[in-house]
Amino acid sequence: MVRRQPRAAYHHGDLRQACIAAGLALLSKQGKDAVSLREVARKCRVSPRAPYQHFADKTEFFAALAEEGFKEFGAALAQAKDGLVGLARAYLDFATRRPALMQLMFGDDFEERATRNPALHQAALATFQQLEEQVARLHEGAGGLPCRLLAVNAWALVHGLSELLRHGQLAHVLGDDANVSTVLEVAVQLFVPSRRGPNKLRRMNKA
Amino acid sequence: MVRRQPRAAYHHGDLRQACIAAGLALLSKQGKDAVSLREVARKCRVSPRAPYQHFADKTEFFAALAEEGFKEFGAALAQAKDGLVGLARAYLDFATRRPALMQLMFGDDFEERATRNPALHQAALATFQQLEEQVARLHEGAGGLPCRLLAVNAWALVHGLSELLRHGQLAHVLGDDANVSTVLEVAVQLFVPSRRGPNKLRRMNKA
DNA sequence: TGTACATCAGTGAACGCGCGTTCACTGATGTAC
DNA sequence: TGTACATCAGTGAACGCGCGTTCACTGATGTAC
Repeated sequence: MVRRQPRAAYHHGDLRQACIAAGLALLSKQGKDAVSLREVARKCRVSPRAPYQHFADKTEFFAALAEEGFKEFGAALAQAKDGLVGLARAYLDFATRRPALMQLMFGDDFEERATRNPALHQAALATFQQLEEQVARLHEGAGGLPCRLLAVNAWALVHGLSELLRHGQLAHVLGDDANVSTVLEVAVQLFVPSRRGPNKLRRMNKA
Repeated sequence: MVRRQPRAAYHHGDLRQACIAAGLALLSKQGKDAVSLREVARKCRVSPRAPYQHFADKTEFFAALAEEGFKEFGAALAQAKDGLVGLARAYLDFATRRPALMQLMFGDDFEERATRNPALHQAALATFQQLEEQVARLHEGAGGLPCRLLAVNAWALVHGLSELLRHGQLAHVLGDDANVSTVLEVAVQLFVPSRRGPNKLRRMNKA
């Protein structure tokens, strides 16, 4: 007889998900280098061999973590409101809350993983498209600079900001008054098609 | 009698520099994880114990690599011409040529290292100040947005660009026609205080 | 100038560690008849 | 309904590896007198 549903796991419950959860937790608490299949197995109270039932090797496990990361990231961005600022804020927020995960997602092996895993490819594109959409909205009927190029710049800006923030370089340069909100306000101004009209920040600057 | 000059090394010549050179080479060719003190010793044709004569431990060695990296980075930026575009180009160029070094310099342990090593602290500040200067020049007498905040944004933009470039995400999103020069031209436009006058890119866009 | 001594950059074997991965296996679950 | 069999998620010991680091040492260089 054909199985009606994905078979319930026999012993553990769902070791695959448990491994991923344990991996994400390790990543958050102790960083990428602390994530080993052995440690993951330990956290799941399972023998060192067990995870290999679900992941061919460590690379495949890391790919699974990255994929899960992109899912959560996508969800976080999708919930963002208030247009470009909101999106940027959500991006920075995620990067601040899950630095090591961000490193894994956008880090060294992205290219290799993305070419092998269509889900990752898609996730990265989706992230970008959300940004492009918001940038396009700002430029509705304004006929300014090419939208796609602007979106790339917006992405680079918010991504760079999150990296500099994550490693403490921003704080280093701005001193104690590093105020991300203010930086972001300026950033968004850059992408407004015309900066002619009066606005809060110019007034701030004159004062 | 007091020594007149730093004593010439006895056996090797200058093992400390040799280690640093070997470390940088390993970093370039095989990435951060391939850099071990043992491998460095091997490359220098020296026993595994030898590097410990010059570096207390691996952390100290990595700090030395990062410091050397910032020296070269600073020199590369200092040679840049053509204002903001040139500076950005030099930044991206360095990041493209020395990706793993960049990762070490701006990566995970920057904060810890910078608080312990004033040279690193200084180097990071100097990088930023060059950017701030160029941004200020663009805004000479224009009284636009606050200069320091603009410079932070410029830094984030170029840094983010270099990261996305380095990991292949830009190519991923832009497809084969990923043209960094074009992206940079747009980027610089963003920082020009008034975008009213006609310029090449707007014409490009209309065509 | 010669000799005893101090310094110090190096040697090479060894330690203990955690890792990725594999081997041969067990025991619970599901299936065919 | 019962029984023989197949499947498959797990066990736990073991393999070989490269690593950071330490130990006790050697031999070249420089210094004091």
